[in-house]
Amino acid sequence: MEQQTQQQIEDGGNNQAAGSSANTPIRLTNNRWAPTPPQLRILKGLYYDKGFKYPTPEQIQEICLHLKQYGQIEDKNVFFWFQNLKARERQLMRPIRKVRVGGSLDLNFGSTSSTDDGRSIDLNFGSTGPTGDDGSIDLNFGSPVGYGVDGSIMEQRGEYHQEIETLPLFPMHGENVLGNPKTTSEEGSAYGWYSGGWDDNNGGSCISLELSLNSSGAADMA
Amino acid sequence: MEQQTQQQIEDGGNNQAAGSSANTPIRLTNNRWAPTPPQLRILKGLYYDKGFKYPTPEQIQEICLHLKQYGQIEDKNVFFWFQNLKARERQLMRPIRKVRVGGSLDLNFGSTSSTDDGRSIDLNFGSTGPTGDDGSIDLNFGSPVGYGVDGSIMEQRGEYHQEIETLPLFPMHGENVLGNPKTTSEEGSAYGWYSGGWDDNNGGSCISLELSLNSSGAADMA
DNA sequence: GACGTATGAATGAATG
DNA sequence: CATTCATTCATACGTC
Repeated sequence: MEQQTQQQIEDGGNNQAAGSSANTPIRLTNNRWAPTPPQLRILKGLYYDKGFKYPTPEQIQEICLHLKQYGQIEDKNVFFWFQNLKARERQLMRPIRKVRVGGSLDLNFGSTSSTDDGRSIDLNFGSTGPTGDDGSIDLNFGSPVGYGVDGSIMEQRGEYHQEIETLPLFPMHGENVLGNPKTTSEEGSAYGWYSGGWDDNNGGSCISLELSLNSSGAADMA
Repeated sequence: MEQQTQQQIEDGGNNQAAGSSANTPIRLTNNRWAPTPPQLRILKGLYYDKGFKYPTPEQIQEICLHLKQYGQIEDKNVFFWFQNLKARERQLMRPIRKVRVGGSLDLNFGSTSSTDDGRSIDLNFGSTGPTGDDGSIDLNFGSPVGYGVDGSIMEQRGEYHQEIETLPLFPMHGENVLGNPKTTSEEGSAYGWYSGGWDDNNGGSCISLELSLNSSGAADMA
């Protein structure tokens, strides 16, 4: 959809300390802190190398103080950084969920072989069965099994479950209007979220810092 | 972790698992995942038709699992897909950007103070500097090059004497982030600290000056 | 081929 | 500590 005119290609690294002298007008989009390479290195070092995952407020302050040498940074940045890293790391590795394939969603559709833009397509779901049970997602839309991308159409329709109440299409900025069963205290629970980590990389002292172009860079192009 | 120079390869190379009959290539460039028509249909169906916008990790897994029939896909893809769709839609109907600029913001750049914050502590990661710990956290790792505050790679490995000084980017919450005795209280209690401290909320100085963007004007005004 | 747009991916910032 | 929001980066692609 609409994406805000993104401003790219600023400089090789980043720019936040900024205000140096007569440049880096500090884009307003720069409200968000971003660790400078050195800062990142230090943080990672602490986290991975030292296993500093639970820094105390004092330590956070100290770290922050030290990190200030490399750019503007506040305590909260450090705090959040650790929080996020921890959270993501944990939530990243946690696919230990029993794949209850039996009786879950059922993807039974495959029409509209045309473009896929807009919802104006024949999204006439609920053809074969509005389902409306409880349990899992139900992707039961109308349309017969048209073509299988690869022929494997696995019509594994079994029982449809649904629990998604009639949640509004647009939850506005208010809040999650729906009381979605997120906190369904199920055994095992252990939510596994996704975020960072699929990429990331080594932790420790080996940071893949690339010192690409030095002066008039722009060595690559499309 | 900036994704600036780390666009990784999510799945490792393979992108289409099965689809290879009539229409697979959505974005065959094995870089980032791209939903195959069937996948997209299903996802959209869930999102628009069912209003399924807040899938739980489990549901994501299920969806992903089923979507695999139509092509390579990972949990994170589903996760991101939903996240993005939600975000974009929200962003769409939220141009309520009040451009209120009332307020004489005074960016007092060029403050001075210099060594005010830079305690010239040796954070030399891997630098030659032994960084004599003064009872602080040991941030000694190993790092090749050094970076300038602005991120520019400055091979000053060994020592970097900078006095970047906080240098506020804009009149944001200039409260108790500096040498304030905020944590004078107990520490290590709970992680509930940090709440409302950096919440800014300028009582009315919602500076959103979005005019100093590339307007060919000396943006520094130091 | 540059440019604009659409969208996947990443992560900082919050909130509960 | 779990989950979500918001913003931005990066890139594929269509278009001029």
